[in-house]
Amino acid sequence: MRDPQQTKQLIIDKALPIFNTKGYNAASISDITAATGITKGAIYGNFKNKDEVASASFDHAVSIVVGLLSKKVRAKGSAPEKLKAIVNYYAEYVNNPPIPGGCPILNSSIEADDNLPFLKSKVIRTIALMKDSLSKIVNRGILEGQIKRDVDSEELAVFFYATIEGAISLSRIEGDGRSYKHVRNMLNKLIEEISI
Amino acid sequence: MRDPQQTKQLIIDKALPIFNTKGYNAASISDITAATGITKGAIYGNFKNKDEVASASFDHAVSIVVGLLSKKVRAKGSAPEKLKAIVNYYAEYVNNPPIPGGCPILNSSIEADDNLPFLKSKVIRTIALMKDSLSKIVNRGILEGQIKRDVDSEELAVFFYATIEGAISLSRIEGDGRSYKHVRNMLNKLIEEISI
DNA sequence: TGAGTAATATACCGATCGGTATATTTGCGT
DNA sequence: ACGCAAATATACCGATCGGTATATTACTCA
Repeated sequence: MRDPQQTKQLIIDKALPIFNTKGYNAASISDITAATGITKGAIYGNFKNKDEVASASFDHAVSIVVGLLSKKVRAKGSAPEKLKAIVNYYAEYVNNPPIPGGCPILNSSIEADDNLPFLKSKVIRTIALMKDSLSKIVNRGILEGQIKRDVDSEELAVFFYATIEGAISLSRIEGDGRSYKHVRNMLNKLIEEISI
Repeated sequence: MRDPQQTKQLIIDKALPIFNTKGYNAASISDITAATGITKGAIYGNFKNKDEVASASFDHAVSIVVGLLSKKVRAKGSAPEKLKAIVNYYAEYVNNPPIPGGCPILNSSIEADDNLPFLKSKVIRTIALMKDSLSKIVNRGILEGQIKRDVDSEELAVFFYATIEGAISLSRIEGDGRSYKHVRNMLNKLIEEISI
């Protein structure tokens, strides 16, 4: 296995769950060598430093989350159904997260906030992307007559995203899905209310 | 200043913002000695280990947050007004948090989740307390005829808390209060809807 | 098939970590 | 005023951190 591209991907794949569970600071290069079976030399031969590994891991995390999410969204036809699909998608984050450790965007957001500028900028861009996607779904729903015209799409998008992220963090620390279920019920009711 | 109780409090006071901004792992004992002007000997003379310092700091954080919050809540007479006071209280977390670094409950929740069991249990208890307080406000509002009878108080409490925490994290990473304002608008509308 | 190079492994660096053993200081009780 | 004990300061410990210099391995191409 001497293909550097393959090595790089192996490092990213194995590093991602480590970063996402332990956090950037607590995750060490040694953790990654242990998980990959690859030595420090190989890591620093393929990445400039720890930041670059974390950066690439975060990018990979986003691609996984967005990929799964957009698949669920595309499978639905109307805006209300798409919104419900998003709410349901995140329900799996509690017991069966696509990446061990919970939502990488939320986790990185908290840790990067005051300390990791290189990650912070990435998180901000990602959140903007998520909000924008939500906003577009709502806007299209309005245009297509599925969602009431007086709904503020940006406001609703932010509200949705904030609520879901908050619910994930609650359910994760509590160790069961009850909190998320409550929130899901409420969001589904909200979706019904704004639907035509 | 040879009073150990005073020393202990000094350590807690100075350690709290450090833990809350840098996180448990990144915050070092040296950070605390630097902030307090006190040596390692004094710290380990008053606390068993780093965990104990973090634990005491978290307790202090909770007492600060709960103290300020309950003051705002008690100042209002009706349940809807109390709920709005809570939403408004957290608006200050963005630009002017009572403890530097944002909401200590959310921060600790994310970091403790997979790695810090001693903190995790404390976070869980604190969240339960917050949800219970919210739930009680709603229940009393129902009994006193201020809130509609068909409202599920627990569901609403969880929803409120999740949404607010999510909104804080969004606004903090984004560095401005717009997201929180959007969420506040939505929550205020929700409060109006469930009010009689 | 052997030389050259790219990729990986090994060995090491200074710095810092949490924690402790010991020295020093401070204040209280007599 | 002095001695004793509690509180704080100092000096040090092994472990581990991120990172690097160098050795070794594996593959390519002549």
